[in-house]
Amino acid sequence: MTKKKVSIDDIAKSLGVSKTLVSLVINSKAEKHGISKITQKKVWDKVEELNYKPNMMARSLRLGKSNTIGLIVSDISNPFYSKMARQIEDLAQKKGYNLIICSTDENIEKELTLIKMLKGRQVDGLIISSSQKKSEELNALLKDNYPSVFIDRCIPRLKANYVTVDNTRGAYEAVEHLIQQGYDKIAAFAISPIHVSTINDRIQGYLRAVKDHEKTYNNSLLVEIPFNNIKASVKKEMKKIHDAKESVRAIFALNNHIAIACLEAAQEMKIRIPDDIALVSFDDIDAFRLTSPSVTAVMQPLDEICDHAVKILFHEITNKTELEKKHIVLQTRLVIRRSSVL
Amino acid sequence: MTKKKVSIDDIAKSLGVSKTLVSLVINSKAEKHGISKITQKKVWDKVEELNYKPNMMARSLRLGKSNTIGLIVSDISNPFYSKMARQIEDLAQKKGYNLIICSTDENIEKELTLIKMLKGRQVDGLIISSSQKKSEELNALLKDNYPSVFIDRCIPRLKANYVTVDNTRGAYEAVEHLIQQGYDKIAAFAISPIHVSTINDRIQGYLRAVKDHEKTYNNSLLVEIPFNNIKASVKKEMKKIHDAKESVRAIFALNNHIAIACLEAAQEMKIRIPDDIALVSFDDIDAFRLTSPSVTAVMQPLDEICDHAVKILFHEITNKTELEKKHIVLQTRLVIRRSSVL
DNA sequence: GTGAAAGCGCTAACAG
DNA sequence: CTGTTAGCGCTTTCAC
Repeated sequence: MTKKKVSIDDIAKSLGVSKTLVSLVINSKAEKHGISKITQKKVWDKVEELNYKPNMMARSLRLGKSNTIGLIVSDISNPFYSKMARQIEDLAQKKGYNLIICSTDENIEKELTLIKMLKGRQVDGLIISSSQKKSEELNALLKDNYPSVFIDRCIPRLKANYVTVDNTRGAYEAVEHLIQQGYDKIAAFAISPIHVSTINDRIQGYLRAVKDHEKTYNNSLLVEIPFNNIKASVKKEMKKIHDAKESVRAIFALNNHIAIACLEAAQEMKIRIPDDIALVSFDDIDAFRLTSPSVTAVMQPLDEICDHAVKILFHEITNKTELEKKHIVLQTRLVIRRSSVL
Repeated sequence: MTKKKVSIDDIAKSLGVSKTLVSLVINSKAEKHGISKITQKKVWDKVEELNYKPNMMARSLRLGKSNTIGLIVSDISNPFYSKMARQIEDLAQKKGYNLIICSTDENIEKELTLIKMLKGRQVDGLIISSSQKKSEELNALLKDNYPSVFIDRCIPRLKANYVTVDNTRGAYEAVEHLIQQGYDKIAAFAISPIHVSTINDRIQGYLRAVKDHEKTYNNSLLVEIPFNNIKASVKKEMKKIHDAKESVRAIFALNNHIAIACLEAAQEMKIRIPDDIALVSFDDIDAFRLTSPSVTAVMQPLDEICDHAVKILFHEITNKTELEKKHIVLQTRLVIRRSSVL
């Protein structure tokens, strides 16, 4: 049978003192109020004896803060995000905060619903890797100056804190690397929804690199892979490239899922990487060191991203005044491995 | 400037009705109380207009349930657990629950602290992959019949719900597979803390398989890799095996981290897998399909584990009476890939 | 059909 | 040094 929970009142009653007193002791405000050591000890002993744990829900309601922050990403099982989650968890923990993690599956509506839900739950702040196309709803949801910081992706015209990487430049460097390896026609495999800023920026970087180095470009080189059918369509596209016996000999995968699909497709179709086709990916994940071949990838400074995001968020949480929105852009680093070097 | 939050009272006041009425409408209990359609509409319109969102914290306090469940694992960035987390998140979401995720780093004390913290936060239930050695503290913490289910690992003498896999048998099959491939001396790389039931059971499975098939065994074949120094010690151990030119030609890695370290070490030291040394791992992760070579691994039915765990947990949450503890043991499946087949 | 009032467990003025 | 009281925002019994 579930025992009734013990409350601060139980402690107070059984000690013949007031709730206030107990509350003060428990919250280490006893000294400040000059409560006698002996009374303090009595309280603590009783707390121990009855195994009392303050009800944080009640405390939160009273204090108007939940010591919880919400983390919204497209999919927490994506290693890129789970690594982030862990980092953020640790940083939050240090400040006495916990994390409610939610996955959106890139679903715009779901994301909006989740934000509302988390606000309803009174989370003190939000860290969001958003899939929104437009800023209207988000601006509306956050117009009450709700502490929040957007990571990874930017939303046009959204007035918010951002911590992102220079996706354009990261992509530029990746493509430039392929060019330096002697490749001319380079295909880019983008992932839908293509409106996502990271993807869009990477495409821009790709285009600019190709243009700057006066390499061949035509529309067929930029293919869009639907995110709910990655495997099959990557395979189809690779086959197309391979069969065409065209001069397309290198692929720039715009995220880790695509690169993995390329690897799998290549394996199935006996296409050799990098011998037949070279491969470079955005997003460095652990697995890329171990795959066959290991994959050249644009690494994002995960820890730094999280550090900044958490710092900004807590700053907003603590200083509830209207603060200037920050936009931090970090640099990526190209990690060269076997998939792009003959 | 942060706007004051709008409460149920604001709705009531501005409509000239009582909080009760508003509450009833909002919680879809209007029909039951025969509240006129027209009043209902007025309420909903006002809710819309003021953009009112009920304060879940207050509701939870009143109702004595938070609609939150706590998930405790050793490290949420481990793909094994992040996949689980995602699955559990989805199942919980369907029931209107959210997840607070916490990582313990296998730290016994931290785990205990986290459980207390989550109880203090009034989470309605707990799903735990525990690192405890003994059951005393856990039994004490859960003696109030707190809804909870333990996954992945068992704690001796802990009276609790469990959902686990048959680790002994999984390991047995993995080792038997190596034996069938013609290997005699098979090393097992266990990970500390070795008291964890999963690891212990896998060791038992390993030992039994070796014994049943009358293969060579001596203590040096069972090595313990400290979990905070996996990479270096795996490398050392592999070197030892390789240098010894002994007949040890196969390694059974007791979890995915170890297997990955083996792969990396092999790569660095130019040891060929499976040619020089064969490798089989427990825990199948996505990366194992793509590594070089692909890794033979014991797959756990993740989705099933989560389904059972969530179902049991919600059953306990709903029926607060003392229920018989359940222990579900699921079967693993050996996925044979290149790392163990010449 | 609707409202008044109590109370979930806690903290913080304010009093003495 | 300690206690009284009000109230965070909500649900629910009971009354009209």
